[in-house]
Amino acid sequence: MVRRTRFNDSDCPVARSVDAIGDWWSLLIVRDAFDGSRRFGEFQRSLGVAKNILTTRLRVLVAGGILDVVPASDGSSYHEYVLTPKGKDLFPVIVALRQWGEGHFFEPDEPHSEMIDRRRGQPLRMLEIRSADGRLLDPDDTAVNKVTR
Amino acid sequence: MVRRTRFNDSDCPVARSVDAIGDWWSLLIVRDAFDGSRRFGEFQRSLGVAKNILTTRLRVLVAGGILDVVPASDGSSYHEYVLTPKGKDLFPVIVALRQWGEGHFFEPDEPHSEMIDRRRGQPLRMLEIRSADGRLLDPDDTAVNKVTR
DNA sequence: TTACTTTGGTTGCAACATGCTACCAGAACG
DNA sequence: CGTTCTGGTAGCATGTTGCAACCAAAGTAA
Repeated sequence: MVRRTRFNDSDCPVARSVDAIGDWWSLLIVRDAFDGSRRFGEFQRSLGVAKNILTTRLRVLVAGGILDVVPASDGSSYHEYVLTPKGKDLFPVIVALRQWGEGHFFEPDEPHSEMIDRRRGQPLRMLEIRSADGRLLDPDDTAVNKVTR
Repeated sequence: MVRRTRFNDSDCPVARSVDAIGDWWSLLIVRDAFDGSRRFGEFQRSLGVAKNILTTRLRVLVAGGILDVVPASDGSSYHEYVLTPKGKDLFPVIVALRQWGEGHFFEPDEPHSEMIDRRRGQPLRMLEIRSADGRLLDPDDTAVNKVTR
């Protein structure tokens, strides 16, 4: 099971996020959900994960409000796992990980799956970090306000 | 140690990214590095992680080209861990996780650390996913081209 | 309606990773 | 110099993962 958030870190949103999805499989399950997987077996075949592990991960994601269990869309009496709004809000996280991976783990000519804009069939624009008034920022232009207790 | 990438997933950039940083501590170490932590002891106190765990995580991150070991900036003979360019490219991932956490794990009035724009002291703009030609996209506007082998 | 397959699990066990505590060497510090 | 600080190792208990075997309910074809 995923670890509990540590006390001295609980006021950092990154820590709470990592607590919810910070293990190997959870993020890949969410990625697959964005790619259209809905059924237990789809996730299992796509990921190659052991079934007991998948069972517990799906349960954690459902308990965490990231996936929802709904009746199967094909009319059978099985059920399916779909992203909740909270789960869909992970989209920028997945895109960020995808772009980082594309940039650093593949040779320029190496084939890899890629995310495209449906309308034009083009790859997405790189993510940009901007200030409230629209300036492009890099890490050095930012700071973290630590909460004092 | 972090798990090896599975064969049936190795062509997905998300999988390779998760393989590199997809465990509890690695991402929090990177976050701390963005926040200015450089020394072993700083990371340890900030995270509350056992020293042997921190040792192996730092080694994995250095081996993965995300952190670099450099001589200490204070002239002592100790050394420090700093983000490489590859590590700095994780900035959007951290920001995405931070924004997701802020939006879903805190009450509106609950205090938490926040990332601000140094120049104006304002929180950052929310990340936006855009097509190559600049249209705002949501998950349903995108698709993933799977590589066929 | 009966036999077979698919789906979505559960269970038990072995191996591995994690975390705690104690210890330790070299550098800094007074 | 003697003490403290820093950055680790080592050993051991516990927790988590992964594999393989098993299983029941639902679907399917005759």
